[in-house]
Amino acid sequence: MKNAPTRTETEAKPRLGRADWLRAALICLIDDGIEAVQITRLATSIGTSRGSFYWHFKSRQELLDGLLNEWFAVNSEPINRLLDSAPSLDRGVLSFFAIWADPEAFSPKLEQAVRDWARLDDTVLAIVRAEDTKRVAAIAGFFQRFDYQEEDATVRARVLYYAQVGYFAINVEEAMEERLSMLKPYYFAFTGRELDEQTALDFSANRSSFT
Amino acid sequence: MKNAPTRTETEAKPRLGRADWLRAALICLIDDGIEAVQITRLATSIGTSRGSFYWHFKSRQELLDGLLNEWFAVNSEPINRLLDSAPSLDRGVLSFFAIWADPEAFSPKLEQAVRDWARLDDTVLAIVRAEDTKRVAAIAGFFQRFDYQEEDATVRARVLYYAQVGYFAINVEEAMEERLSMLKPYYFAFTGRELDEQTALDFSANRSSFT
DNA sequence: CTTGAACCATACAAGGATGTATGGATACTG
DNA sequence: CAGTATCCATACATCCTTGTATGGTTCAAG
Repeated sequence: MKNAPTRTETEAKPRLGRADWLRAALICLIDDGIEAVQITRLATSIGTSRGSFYWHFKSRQELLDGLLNEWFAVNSEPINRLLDSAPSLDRGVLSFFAIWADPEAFSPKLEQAVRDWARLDDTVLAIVRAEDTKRVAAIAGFFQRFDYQEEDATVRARVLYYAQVGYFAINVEEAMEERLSMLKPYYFAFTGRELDEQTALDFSANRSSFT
Repeated sequence: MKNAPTRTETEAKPRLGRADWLRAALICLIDDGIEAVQITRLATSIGTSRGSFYWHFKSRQELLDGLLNEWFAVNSEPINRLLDSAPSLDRGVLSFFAIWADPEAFSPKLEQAVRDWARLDDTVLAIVRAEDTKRVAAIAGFFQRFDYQEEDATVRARVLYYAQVGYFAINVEEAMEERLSMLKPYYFAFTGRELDEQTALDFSANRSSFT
């Protein structure tokens, strides 16, 4: 249990740890892709030198491995948990919508950056693919719990998930208002069922309560 | 009108032109992303030296501009043309399915590679975005021609297009058989209408006639 | 205060990238 | 055959990257 660093009143530089490098690398990955995650760049971005890096990390590859773990921890957990506990179809689908739009619970940009990365690195690709199929299976199971036939559930799960991934891939900066205004048609397109008016209003008003 | 190169019987090296470099660059872009499009690599891949490159191109950037044009010519044309001339809803949607799966008419991998590229280059991003909105608008117009309300048409256009982009982004090597076997549920999920059994059979049997 | 571990800065080596300079090879043309 | 434009190969300058070596600085404990 290390207590807070007792550093002098004059603002001395706080010492860095792996976490600081990982955070900087994450930002860099999100902004400019995996190729831009370079030690030199990270060092200047957090105001230190490359010598520090090679004390905390064995190599650049070790940092990259850490990045992938970070993604897995941040983005993999919430999705799977969500659908299992959904009490109704609309709650489940709406919470699904909500989580993708909630920067706290999920990072679409990170998701996309990792997906781009996967196209250049086969081990990353394998991990991302496994995660994708896991998610689609979870969504399909969710649909089946609400009286969709197996084949229908599979198809709707794919359409829902792939459409969401497509949003990110296309990189639309779509205004939240516009998307909310079309909530009911979206819901109908994805589920084939009508969304209750009252539920739609509840969702628009207080999205965070759905996650 | 230049006739075929009159080259000696001993296999002399054929001289290269911009097209050869562009072709090699396209393959490289598709396989390993824009960062991998390097003059040295291309030179060895087509069996020549970097000196040749700098005769045909002013700089690497000029090659990259050429690549973007290539994409625009190959992938932009067919999609827009397609939907305008669709005689019925099912023909339009099915031809939409078909073209994405037809390596002759369209290159999903190139599409995806350019999209990845766009995340790193703002000018490319602007062009791809413009193309995306154009395509979505075309699809929405298509739906409206077949009695979908404007809002409904917009939503369905987005879902259809984004789901397709998601397929590519996710990079599934989905077997064609499997996708065809679920044709009717897919059609229903995307359109909200049932696909005629006979049409489904026709499509499965002879996909290319739909493009 | 001294000691040792933790941490950081700097200099260096090696490799790979773009782009330029320049001479040589090849093919058309009169 | 001679001459010229086209095309290619090689060598070089410059820059930027990772990774290592090494010495200095900070902190905590005895």
